[in-house]
Amino acid sequence: MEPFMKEKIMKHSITLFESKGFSEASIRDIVNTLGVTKGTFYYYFSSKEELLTQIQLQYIDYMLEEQQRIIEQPDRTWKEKLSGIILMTIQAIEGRGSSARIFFRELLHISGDSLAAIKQKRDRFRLNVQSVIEQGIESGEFRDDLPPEMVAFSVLGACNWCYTWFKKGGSLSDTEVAAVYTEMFLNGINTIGNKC
Amino acid sequence: MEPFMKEKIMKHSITLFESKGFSEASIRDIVNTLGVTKGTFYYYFSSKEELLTQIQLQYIDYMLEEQQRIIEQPDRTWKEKLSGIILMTIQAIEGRGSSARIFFRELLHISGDSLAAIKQKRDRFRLNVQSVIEQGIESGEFRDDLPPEMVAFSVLGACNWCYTWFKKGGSLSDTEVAAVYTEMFLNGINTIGNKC
Amino acid sequence: MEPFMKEKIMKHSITLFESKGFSEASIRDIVNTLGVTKGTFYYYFSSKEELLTQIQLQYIDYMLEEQQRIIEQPDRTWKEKLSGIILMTIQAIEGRGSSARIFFRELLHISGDSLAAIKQKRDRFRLNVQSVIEQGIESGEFRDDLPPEMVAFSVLGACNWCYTWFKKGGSLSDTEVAAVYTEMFLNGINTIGNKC
Amino acid sequence: MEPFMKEKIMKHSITLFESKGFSEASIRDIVNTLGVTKGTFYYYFSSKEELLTQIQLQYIDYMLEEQQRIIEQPDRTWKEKLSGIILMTIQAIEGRGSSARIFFRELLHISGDSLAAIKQKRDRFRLNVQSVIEQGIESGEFRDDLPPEMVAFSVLGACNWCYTWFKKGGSLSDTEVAAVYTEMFLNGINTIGNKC
DNA sequence: GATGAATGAGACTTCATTCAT
DNA sequence: TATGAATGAAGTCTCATTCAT
Repeated sequence: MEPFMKEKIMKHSITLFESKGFSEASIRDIVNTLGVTKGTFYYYFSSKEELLTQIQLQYIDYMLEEQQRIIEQPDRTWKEKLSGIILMTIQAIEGRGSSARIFFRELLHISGDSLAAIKQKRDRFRLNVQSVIEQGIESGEFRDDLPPEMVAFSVLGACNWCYTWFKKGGSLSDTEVAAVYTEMFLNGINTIGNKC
Repeated sequence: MEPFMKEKIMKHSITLFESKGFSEASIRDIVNTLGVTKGTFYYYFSSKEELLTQIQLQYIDYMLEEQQRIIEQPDRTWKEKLSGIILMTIQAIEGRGSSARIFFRELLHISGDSLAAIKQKRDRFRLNVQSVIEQGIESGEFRDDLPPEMVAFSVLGACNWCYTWFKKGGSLSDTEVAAVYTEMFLNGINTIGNKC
Repeated sequence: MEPFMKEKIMKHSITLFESKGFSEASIRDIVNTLGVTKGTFYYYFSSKEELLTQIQLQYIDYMLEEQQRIIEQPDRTWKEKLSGIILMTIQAIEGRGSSARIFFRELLHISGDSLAAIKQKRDRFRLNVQSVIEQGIESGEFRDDLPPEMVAFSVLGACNWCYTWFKKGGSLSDTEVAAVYTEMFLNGINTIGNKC
Repeated sequence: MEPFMKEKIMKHSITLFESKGFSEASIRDIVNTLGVTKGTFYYYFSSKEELLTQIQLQYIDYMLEEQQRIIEQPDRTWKEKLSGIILMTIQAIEGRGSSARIFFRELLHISGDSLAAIKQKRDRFRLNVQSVIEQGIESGEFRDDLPPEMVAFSVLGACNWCYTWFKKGGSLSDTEVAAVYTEMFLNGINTIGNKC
């Protein structure tokens, strides 16, 4: 009957999981919101965990795709690519905040093969950043005295942390935040005189 | 008979909440581990939420105290104070990792006045960092073209994020990570030539 | 499978609530008797209080219907109508004793809107009696020197009190009790000589 | 320390049992109100049921004493004695309403010998009324065509029922209510013309 | 595609009570 | 006299899930 029931369920679940948390949001909550019955839910998803898995996969797959697009851009410096990833990450938090929050918070409730798959993709996203750093070092754009792994962790940490405070429609736009973050990571907060 | 039953309950709960998550760890889990009964639990805590509240308060109160100690140190530059806070934050994740993880993950399960109180303390911690940045700018140690609020968010984000990956006894010590993070935030990852 | 599960639950609950009291009868007691699970109970009733509410509503609705039927009878004197209500009340205690006892004893455990609704119906039942008295006074059948409100309370009190002692199958039938009560209320217990 | 602790516990329990019901009022409620601990409670009462028993005994013993005083009055007609008992019953509901309500509502929670003892006293109170009726019949004051048992039940029913609606400080005083009830039971509600 | 009825395990919590001190 | 710590049973209720239709 409803052609996009599955999408509707996912969409409403994302809202619910964000506001109440995965464990506290019940299947009943989900289906009540939609005016359908639990049977309908189980027609589309084999379990609550599977729903969460799909939400997480949808998010990380999107992130990986966007990241790939940026990295593959020809004629861009590594600096520009890093900057592009920072912007994209914060834009995702602005545009898909609910999914992002679920992604960062609710990994604990996934188990087995799904967990392994998601962890692998998360790692891939991070290692891609690390790879950009490494290639930037090789090309001479970035300092070679900072461990790339650490740099990647710190850049991603700062960006991802935005999910805890960034509010769409607040006083700062995603672009502005990304610009400040990029400048800070590239040149530091020291006054110029202090550096050379 | 047992003089420190309350402390024992808190300690074991922290372990359990970290590994299973707050919602999935049951009162039964907690008391079984300790060999006492549920009644004992409710003698010391009026609810599961209250236990979580106390865990969070214990953590943030510790963090605020440590932070205060650092900020109040005389004869230190703002740079040193910022660096001290970065180190302290990562050390807390190393030494009190379970509490830290609960602190960052399980805010959603606290409500009402407790929530307000904890949020206020979280904010205070962040605003203290921001204040260090601002005073460093005034003293000329830090650049004045980056918004202090943003800098504080980004530094704290990077440090806090360590809770997701930092493993005690891993290949990197807390001191090493803190040193790299500090260097990166102060001077950026650009090669020197790019800056001057 | 079972087509009348809800009715079965209500029926057995009435028996249990009567014998053990509402608070002492547990959901477990109810479902064990029926050989179903607690889940089944909560599929039909959202709470124990709601079950009690429905039991009370079923009783008072029945009473109001019967009362209405009596009051609406044409060609009956007010005396006959009052007598009819007395008989009906005692018959209800004989025929639906368990419900009646629950109705009189367990109002305390209902709250909120349900309580208001039930109280309103209880009042309506009493005010209907009062109205019969008032109309009997106007028609000259009843004395006009006794406050109708008080008469209604006293008649209903005497009848309702039967729930504390009347036993079906005892030495006195409901009809006999009703006849005595009616005679007493109409003519008093004074010897005739005393009156005129 | 506190010389009248036991009395204080009883007094507060009566208030609590009236408003929340016996089952719903917990020992904790009782001792919290008084600022003492559960241990104190169990120093004075061996169980919650024993407390209820004592409350009920206190009430029925008082009622029996008052009744005895009335019955033993010399130079009074049976009519006057019946009228005295009616007044006394309603006065007890006015002056000791909480105890009365507990007395009528919470018999179910007493068991064993205490239950037997209380039931016997309740019966004695009723049989004393019945005896007044019987002696009034013998003396020619009351009609001999109404079964005394039934008359006693009905008079007591009407009076006791006042516990469900009589409010101290309402529009009617206990004396007024008693006067109306007495008149009604003695002479009925029929108009005079209807009787002779 | 979707429903309604039922399950059964387990959740948090409260309670009357005990007992050493 | 009174307390504080602990018990253990039981309470109400929610939940993810199943399955015949």
